[in-house]
Amino acid sequence: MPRPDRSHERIPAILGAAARVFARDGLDGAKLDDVAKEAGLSKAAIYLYFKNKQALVSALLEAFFAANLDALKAMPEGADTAARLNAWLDQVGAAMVDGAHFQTIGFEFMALAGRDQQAREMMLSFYAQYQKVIAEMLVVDGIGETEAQARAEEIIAFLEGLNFLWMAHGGLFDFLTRAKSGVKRLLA
Amino acid sequence: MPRPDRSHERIPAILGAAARVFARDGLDGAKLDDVAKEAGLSKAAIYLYFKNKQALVSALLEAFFAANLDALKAMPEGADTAARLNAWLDQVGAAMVDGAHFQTIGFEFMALAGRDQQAREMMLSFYAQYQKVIAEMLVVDGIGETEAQARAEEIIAFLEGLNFLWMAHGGLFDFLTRAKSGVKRLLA
Amino acid sequence: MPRPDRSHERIPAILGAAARVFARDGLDGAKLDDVAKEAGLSKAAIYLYFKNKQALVSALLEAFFAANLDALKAMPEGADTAARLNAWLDQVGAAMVDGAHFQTIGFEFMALAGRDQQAREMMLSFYAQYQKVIAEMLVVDGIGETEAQARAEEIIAFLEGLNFLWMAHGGLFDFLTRAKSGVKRLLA
Amino acid sequence: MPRPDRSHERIPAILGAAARVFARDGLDGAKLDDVAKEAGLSKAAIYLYFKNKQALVSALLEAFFAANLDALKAMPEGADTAARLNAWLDQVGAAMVDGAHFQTIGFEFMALAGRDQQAREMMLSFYAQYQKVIAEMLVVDGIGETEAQARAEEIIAFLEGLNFLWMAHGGLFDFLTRAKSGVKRLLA
DNA sequence: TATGAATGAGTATTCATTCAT
DNA sequence: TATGAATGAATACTCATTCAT
Repeated sequence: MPRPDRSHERIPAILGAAARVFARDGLDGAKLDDVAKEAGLSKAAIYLYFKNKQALVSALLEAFFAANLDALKAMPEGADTAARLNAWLDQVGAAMVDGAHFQTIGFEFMALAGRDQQAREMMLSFYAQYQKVIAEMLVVDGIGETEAQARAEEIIAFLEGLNFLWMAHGGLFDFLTRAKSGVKRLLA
Repeated sequence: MPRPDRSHERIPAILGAAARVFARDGLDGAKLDDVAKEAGLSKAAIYLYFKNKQALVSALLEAFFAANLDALKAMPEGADTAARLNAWLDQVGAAMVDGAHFQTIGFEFMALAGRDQQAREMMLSFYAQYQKVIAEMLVVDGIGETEAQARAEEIIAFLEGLNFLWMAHGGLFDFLTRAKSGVKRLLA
Repeated sequence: MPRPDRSHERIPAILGAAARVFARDGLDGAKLDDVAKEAGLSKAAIYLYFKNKQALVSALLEAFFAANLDALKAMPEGADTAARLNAWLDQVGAAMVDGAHFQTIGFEFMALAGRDQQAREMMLSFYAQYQKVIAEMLVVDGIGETEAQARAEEIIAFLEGLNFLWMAHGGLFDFLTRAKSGVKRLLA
Repeated sequence: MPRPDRSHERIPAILGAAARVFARDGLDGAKLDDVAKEAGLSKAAIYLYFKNKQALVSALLEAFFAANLDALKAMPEGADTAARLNAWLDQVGAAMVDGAHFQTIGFEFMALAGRDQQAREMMLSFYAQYQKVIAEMLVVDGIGETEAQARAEEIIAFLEGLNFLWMAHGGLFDFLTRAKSGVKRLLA
């Protein structure tokens, strides 16, 4: 019985399993035993790759925010902000429908940010990058720097809040339509 | 010799204590021992007023959302939606600055909604009421029913998201200014 | 079903149970679960009276050394050192035969002293007191201060070592005879 | 193509590493991982030379006691007991000062003897040999067999106890002077 | 109504030991 | 001979909940 797995395959596997379990049971409620089972490993094996539960949460938070940010950064230039954000939303929205339950973990992180300094700082640095990317788009569109920052922040706030409502509604309304509509207004 | 019923004093005291402790330590992290200490009671005494920890959380969630909703409903009629929302925001914003840490508990509830059916339904009924109240204002302003619903939802989403960003930033930006600015755009 | 026990009865009960279990399984090998069972309590109850396992060990070490030292201090004055030490040994030796297994815990403490600073200091302060008491007896007998200190230390060393050999031999030789004989020579 | 047998190099290396780690962390507290690291090997490699942790401990115990006993046996004949023991103590004492922390492991073994039948027997056979060697010296000096046995045992007890006190005091008093002084009295 | 004392059930973390290579 | 990866079994410590008073 050969051992096909390599170390660099374990970490994503564990993160994926952790995302599912954390989303279902909450950051505190989730048991490492369940994460291990979901990953097809023993609990002890997780400790080979992550110092402790907190480290696993941090790594997941990092991966979670990086994903959407990377997608945003990857949007091709050349169109105006509205068009570019719409294209991004199409992509993000499609992922949401597929991994709807996946979104709920974002709210675990928001709650965590409320009580954990380190998590808060990690998240803020991501939001700062979102804001920067969007503001730069707006500046290209001819909007002043200060105004661009403000609008970018409003857009982010709106999308975060909408994300929550969508999750709370169990995905029952059309996230994309509402998101694009709101963004359009906030850009007007 | 019946003793005086102190429920009407004890329950708010416990809820207040719970809000502080839950905000600081999280819904899961908070210990009933700490809540009791904060309330100046013994841990066992809490069980005289609440069936268990979950019941305490539910009661707190209820009280938390009812507060802002009541304030919104209490806004005097006669002005247009923008003016009425601004007045409401003035009130809500003032409360936020006083009890900033208090807001963080809202995110605990959002996370809870992600994994707990009952909590989710409770929150949704509140959001539905918010939406209803705001949509009605918009209808009075002459906006069509469907459009009013959509705009109301966008406003709520925006304010929730902004609330989070504000909390994450440690209250470092001007919530009121940004909130009013965004709402204005979403109403345009 | 009334609750007859008072807090001040629990601590000695736990210490007694701990002594038995620690003696049998070693300081590290002993499980708090077993200590609890031996004391007729739940494991959690132990934590009501002792902060953690280490605190329990410390309390036991303290009690262990204090017992023999108190007996030594309580020896009536008026006789010469040899007579007084003999009287003390009679008492200590009787206790050893009764609670032979009890002595083994002393060696757990000696080993602990080898790796734990705090335990080492605690034990040293006891040995210093033993030495002081014995040296004072010798000074009364007319021996010079410095010489008295040296002899006292030798006597303590001898008794500790003999105690170990006796324990290792499973109590098969006559501790008292050998102890008195050695002490007599060291006093000559 | 057989590879060279490195057992004769590896085993002492592992025992040396184990002695250092066990002395520092205790028999139970020591991790095989640390022993391996100290020996510059992988943890699994230790299992090539020792069946399990217990076997490693036993081998170490054996080596530990054999060392001093061999030194005692190697003492040249021709002088009286006091002179021969003094010469031996000079040698042992010098080794103690060099590897002071090394002694602490002896107390780990003493504690182990209190709870482990096999370890107890192993140690007793060593003490029996010590006693035999010393008693034989005394018989040569003209002391009766029974008396020689008793004196030998007292000397061993004294030296063991002094060893402990010296270790507990952090090597702060002059072991050699005190040891010789005590032995002299016990031989008188 | 109030509480100090008690506990059952639970969980993160550790580590000796194994094994495929 | 050597090891990196994996795990089963163990255990200290926690806490919501109960109950006799």
